[in-house]
Amino acid sequence: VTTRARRGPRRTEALTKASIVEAATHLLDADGEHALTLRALSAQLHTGHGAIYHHVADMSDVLAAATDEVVATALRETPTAATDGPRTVLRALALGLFDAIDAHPWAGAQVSTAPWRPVRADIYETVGEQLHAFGVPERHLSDAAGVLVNHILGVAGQNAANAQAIARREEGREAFLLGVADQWAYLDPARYPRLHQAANHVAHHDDREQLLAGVELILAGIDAIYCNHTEWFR
Amino acid sequence: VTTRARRGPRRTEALTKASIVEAATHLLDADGEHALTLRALSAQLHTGHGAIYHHVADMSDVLAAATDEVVATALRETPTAATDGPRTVLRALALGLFDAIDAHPWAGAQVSTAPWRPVRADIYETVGEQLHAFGVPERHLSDAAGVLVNHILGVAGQNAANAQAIARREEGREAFLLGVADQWAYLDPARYPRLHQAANHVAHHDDREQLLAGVELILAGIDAIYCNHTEWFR
DNA sequence: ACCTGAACACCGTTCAAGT
DNA sequence: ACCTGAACACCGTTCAAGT
Repeated sequence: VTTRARRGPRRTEALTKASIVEAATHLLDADGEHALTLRALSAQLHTGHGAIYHHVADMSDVLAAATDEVVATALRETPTAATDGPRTVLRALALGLFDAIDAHPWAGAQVSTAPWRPVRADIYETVGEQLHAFGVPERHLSDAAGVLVNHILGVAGQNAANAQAIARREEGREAFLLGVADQWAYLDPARYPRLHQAANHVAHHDDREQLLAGVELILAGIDAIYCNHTEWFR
Repeated sequence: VTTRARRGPRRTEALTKASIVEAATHLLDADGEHALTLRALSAQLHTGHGAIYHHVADMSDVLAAATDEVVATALRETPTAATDGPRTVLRALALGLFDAIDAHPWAGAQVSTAPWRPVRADIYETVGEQLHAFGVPERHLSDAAGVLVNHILGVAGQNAANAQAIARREEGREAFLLGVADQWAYLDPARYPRLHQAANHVAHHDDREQLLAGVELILAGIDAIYCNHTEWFR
């Protein structure tokens, strides 16, 4: 049909899973999780609907693969110089994962929702290696690593979910931008005495500070019950 | 039309948000998150599609309200006798939330994905109250509570997601039922030396044990850096 | 082997019309 | 005020037909 419009040049490279995941990541970054549809994807790739099914199992496969790449890239790019101590590396790792999920908020919900994905093993291996260097005995490695990984992904996912919620809703935007402390201050003091009081002390809430404070807390706990090599005992 | 089939008696009670949420919970429990559709919901309630919109904003509102109720019920039913110490109450609270999400796996992903929901304030208030009793100064309450809540919801969500994945896929079911330790054992030892080694020590993985071990670890960390009232210093 | 696009079986949401 | 159900604009997935 002569009226058929083709935007941009005809795709020359063959369709691959990598190119599909790349296009999906662009859609997700630009307009969020709801923007990743088969039709938007095939339009962006200048191909038919069914062609994509030659390279991926289904749409959830595409989303999972895109998430894997975000996490794997963050792990790869985190500096893990042997000269740094495990505490320094773990802090860098936490910030690296946080920033990656901050940049790709859709990956936050995904990585929490699919704990059986192989990329989780990469996270655990990296964290486990550092905790081994930190002095955690092998029989406690999985418990210690689990707490640390859940904390990092939890704070990162929370930050990402809040960012997405702010971007989504027009009304109520002000309430969101108030910050956690101010929101707590508006809670009924009779029902939420603790949060109401805590709001006084949290002048401004920073998710990255919360992330690092939690890492310190967890390392202190690991040290106390699994290592016992604090300065008092040296 | 005379051929119109009505299963069961005609609904006598008026449609309310509570009855909608109750029906939604039944659908979700019976067949998972994908089973909650507007059509299934209106069929179960013997009403038309549009009627539901008189009582809820949209379908995500229904899912969120159902999740709120699961969490709120778990909080309400957790025994918080003043005679028990905060450590005991926090363990009970962790197990209560874990069991609630275990019974309603669809709520696991939901509660992690929507951190701005008011029911989160109830969790934080309850945990914060116990941590105050534990001796955490107010300026550190939000950091300490955040780590604990992320841990509980993280382990609970992980357990629920695995259970859902097992229920979903027919093939590969064996691999899932192997347990975490055995799965780790199959990983390439060259790429995952730490996980491979750790698998030897985790004969059988129990998510509830992991949950409680993490609570102990976190309380030890809180004690070490925020309270400093361990037995060595009394 | 790889791709096309019509067809199928869904889905949430809206709204004029009823009671 | 509350409810109905047809209509609308989507969606993922399949598959006979093409190259």
